[in-house]
Amino acid sequence: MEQAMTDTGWRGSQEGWLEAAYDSLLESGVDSVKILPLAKRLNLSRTSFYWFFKDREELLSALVARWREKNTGNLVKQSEAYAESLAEAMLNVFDCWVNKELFDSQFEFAVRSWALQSPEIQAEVHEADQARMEALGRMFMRFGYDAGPADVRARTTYLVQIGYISMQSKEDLALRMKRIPEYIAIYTGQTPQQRELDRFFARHGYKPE
Amino acid sequence: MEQAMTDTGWRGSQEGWLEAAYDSLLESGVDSVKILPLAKRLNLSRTSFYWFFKDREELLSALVARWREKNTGNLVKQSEAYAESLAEAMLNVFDCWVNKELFDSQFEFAVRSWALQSPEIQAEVHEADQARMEALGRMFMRFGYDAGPADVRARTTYLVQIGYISMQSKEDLALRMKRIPEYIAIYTGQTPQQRELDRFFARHGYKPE
DNA sequence: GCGGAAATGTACATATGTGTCAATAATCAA
DNA sequence: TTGATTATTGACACATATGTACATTTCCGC
Repeated sequence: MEQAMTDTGWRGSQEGWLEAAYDSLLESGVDSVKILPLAKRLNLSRTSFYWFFKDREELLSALVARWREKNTGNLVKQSEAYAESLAEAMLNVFDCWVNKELFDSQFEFAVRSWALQSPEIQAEVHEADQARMEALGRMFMRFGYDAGPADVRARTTYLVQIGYISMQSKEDLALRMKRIPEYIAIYTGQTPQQRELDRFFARHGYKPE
Repeated sequence: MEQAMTDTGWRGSQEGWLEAAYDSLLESGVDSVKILPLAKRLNLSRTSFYWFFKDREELLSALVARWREKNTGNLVKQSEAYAESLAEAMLNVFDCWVNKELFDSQFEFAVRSWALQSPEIQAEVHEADQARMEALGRMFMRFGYDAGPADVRARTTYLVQIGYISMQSKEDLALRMKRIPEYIAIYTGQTPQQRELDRFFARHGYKPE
């Protein structure tokens, strides 16, 4: 088992380089994730990198693993969370769209862009899309939908979100919250209960007017 | 006015370099649009490039102009095309989604990815999004919608398509055609007339079973 | 065929990136 | 404190990219 062991007294660390790589990826895409610039950012010698990673490839793999675990991992988990109604289940999924701890949209966009120039990453993204849509499909089925309609609804739910991410639209929280009941209604065909919405708003620290 | 003047007897040309740049952009992203690799691809000396373009920057600008004119230009034009009903108007827009001559999805994705690492391109993309959604909004308004609802429907129409592009989903034509009446219904709230669909299918060389 | 414009090629100067190696420094545990 | 472990560094060897200067070839009209 790997230990967390932060603050070893050393300046660099796997985590440090990975974090710098993550920042660079989100700011300017994969091609900016170069060892020399990262070293400058960290105020470390470029070559010190090779103590923690075999080469650049290994760093990039670590980056993908991080993305997979965070975004796909949490989305699947949220789609499987306990809920008494479909609307409530959908609100659990929506937690991902408003909480950066659960789903990192910028990271998502950066990885999707990366896929353009790498067949391996393209395959990873495709797998993720499948896994996520299947998870959403199972959610609809848990609430009585047949496989066909469940699949269509899963696709719609997912597609619109990917569209938002791709547009990098920066609506403020209030506007997004206001639109949520509408989206829930479209996706699930059900109006969410007021108490379900209240619970949702509350856990995201939002007070509707 | 620029003349087309193809086949000058010379091996290289503005168009040739631009075309190679376009191919490379679509295959592997902006950072692959380098003069040296393009020269190899064209079997030309690298430096010959500088006869046609001042520098790499100028080549990239030409690429963006091409994207703007093709994708935004045609989408706006299609949204303004004559139609007797909203459903027919929407089908005119859908021409873009199924005809590569009108809207180049791969190009679109490549440019959106490029925006990640360039504020100038990000601004270009944002402008394009605005222009396109406004055009779609005007289309809904032409058929009686008020500004508010027209805007929401324009967004939905556009968002789903951007989502599709970002997923780089490769449904075959038959499947896409089959889903089209459903989408038209969702976006416009109207069922398209059979003759409108027939006209649409016909102009895309598709025969429904 | 000849001269000039259009296009191409060679050589050079420079910048930025990668990865290996051996030398060194900082830390921790016995 | 001392030695093993963990981390850092500069020098080296290479690869790939950009752009400029100047020489050379190719094409077309005359």
